[in-house]
Amino acid sequence: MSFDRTRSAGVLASELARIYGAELQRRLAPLGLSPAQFLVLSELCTDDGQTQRALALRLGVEQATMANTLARMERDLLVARTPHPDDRRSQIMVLTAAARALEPAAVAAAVEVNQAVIEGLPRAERELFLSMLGRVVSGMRDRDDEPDG
Amino acid sequence: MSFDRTRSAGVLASELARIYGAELQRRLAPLGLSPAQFLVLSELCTDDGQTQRALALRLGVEQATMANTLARMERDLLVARTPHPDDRRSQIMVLTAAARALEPAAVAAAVEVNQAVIEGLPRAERELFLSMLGRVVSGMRDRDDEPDG
DNA sequence: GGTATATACATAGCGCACTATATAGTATTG
DNA sequence: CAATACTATATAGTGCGCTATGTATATACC
Repeated sequence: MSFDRTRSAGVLASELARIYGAELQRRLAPLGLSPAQFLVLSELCTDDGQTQRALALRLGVEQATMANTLARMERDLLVARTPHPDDRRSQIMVLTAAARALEPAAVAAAVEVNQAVIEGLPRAERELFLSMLGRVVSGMRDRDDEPDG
Repeated sequence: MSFDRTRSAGVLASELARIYGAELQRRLAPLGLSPAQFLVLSELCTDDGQTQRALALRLGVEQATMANTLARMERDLLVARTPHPDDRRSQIMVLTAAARALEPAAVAAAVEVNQAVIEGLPRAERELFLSMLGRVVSGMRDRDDEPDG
């Protein structure tokens, strides 16, 4: 039996993620932001001064991944590392003024791209689709906790 | 206004793609296959002897991406490059016997992981979800052709 | 207080996506 | 037929995900 890519939730999700990422990148590029950087920016905008570990937990990526993303953001002057007051292993990530100024435009771009995704469906189905995506992701996260598969 | 990751189709699709890929990788690893290699294997199993360009078109990735994936597959003795009969620029990718032998187990693994994804939803919604995902992906592909936005 | 364990971060190496560019061969065309 | 344009592949560089591992600091416990 052969594998039907067009009916594979995983393959379709991967393709959607790829197209979404490309389009978002295209829209964020003029601001000097990448998609992963945007998520960090957005998170720090509502909760500035988090540690690397906290950011990784919040955004659901590994610590090493966050370390690299933050290194690129520091390189691009989007974020500054300041020492943690009472833990010398740790650092606090603080947005630069320049970064903070980018947020409104970046959020607008991201909202537009997400809207474009959803517009592939009739209005009446959109909410249901988001709910289904959310449930499917939760289901897979849970499976990961009890690994008997 | 801030960005709500939990209601972003793009972010949710990215997370689903990530979890799906990780789980598939875990299941394919014992066979010595990666997720991208599996798709090439599966495609060549039904249509062996394609060029790099043809494979890239079929699987919807860039030529450079396919070049690298095929280089890894050649390194791992999954595929052999043979000269194209009437175009000396081109090569024909042919599965090794070892690779072909892996297909049934690999397809079984991929089907299981896709089933696991879908099982986050009640049976009655599963078909609708796949259809919606497909439509959303098509919609984004089309947008890409007529780039006015 | 000193060892053992935990935690925070950095780094190396890999997969796989992308763009941009180089190189070789084919096709077209003036 | 020579110059031009197109096509097939390769390579370099980047982003961003992962695992595995090293180093420094903190905490816990005997």
